[in-house]
Amino acid sequence: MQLTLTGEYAIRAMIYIVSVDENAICTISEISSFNKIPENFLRKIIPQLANAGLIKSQRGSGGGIKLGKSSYQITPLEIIIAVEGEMALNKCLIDKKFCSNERWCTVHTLWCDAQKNLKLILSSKSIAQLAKESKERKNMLNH
Amino acid sequence: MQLTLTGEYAIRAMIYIVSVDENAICTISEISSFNKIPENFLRKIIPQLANAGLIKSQRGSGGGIKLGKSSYQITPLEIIIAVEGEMALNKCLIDKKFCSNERWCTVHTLWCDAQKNLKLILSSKSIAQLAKESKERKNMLNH
DNA sequence: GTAAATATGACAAATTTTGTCATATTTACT
DNA sequence: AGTAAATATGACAAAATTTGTCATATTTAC
Repeated sequence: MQLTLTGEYAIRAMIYIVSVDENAICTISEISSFNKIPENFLRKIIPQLANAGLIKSQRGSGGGIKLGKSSYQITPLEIIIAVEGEMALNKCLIDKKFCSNERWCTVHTLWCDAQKNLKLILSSKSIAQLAKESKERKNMLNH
Repeated sequence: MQLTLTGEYAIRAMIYIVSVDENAICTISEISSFNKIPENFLRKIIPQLANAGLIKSQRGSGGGIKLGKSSYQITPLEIIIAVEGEMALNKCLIDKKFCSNERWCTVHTLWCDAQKNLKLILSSKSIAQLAKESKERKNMLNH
């Protein structure tokens, strides 16, 4: 019951893109070296973020990556779902065939509640907010 | 980000024990066959529940397993932690060395909130309540 | 002493996660 | 047209985790 490295990398990458400059184009090499993400691995993750519309990629010379929509409209939850697929704390939340009882397993509604809440929290802040808070924290430490 | 089969089996086993008879002794074979859990696998899980004090096991002829404390004092969260270890939605919640920034990674507090909430919900009902609700649902279906 | 139960540790299979690499494609520029 | 610079994609491989099996040990009642 844990975020994968894939998800972790995706979030780091997205926050990096926001932090550098909302509208700038950056390259995958740049993102991976700055954030210590294995480049070839990141190259598998980036297209998934693009498919979800979170970033836009541009091939060719001078190409690279930029945000696909406003950083105020992107949440950690979206990023996680984009690279890990729809969240399911318990298998039976995806497909009832995994449920042990006839209509629901005993803890089904509990998992439902838990998941709904988790999604709520993970979408309660935009990456714009998160990047801003992070920058403020760093400034505090330097003083 | 999902409950493992180990956790799923542990919860099923615990609820079975409660459902049958709060004070009865039952055997691992009985639990596994009734709940369709691979017996040898369940035999690895049971001692973990015993170590956590959720059940008490008795070796020897006539031995078996019974609850370690009142079913009203046992929550799904405890069961999960007993067999899967302390919950950590993100690695950096266990050890700061996994945190990407100096003091916190950007999403650290968000993960903290999310985890606190998840634990709250998964410990909001006792397995006594869950077993009771399950029984009621089954009765409804039979009428 | 024997039968019936759990405990434990070594092993193995299956699955998922993490990573690599070669090749293809697109684009700007000269 | 050709070249350099960028992403895209699919096949493969390594590593880690999960899931499962089995043989052996231990405990207990009778």
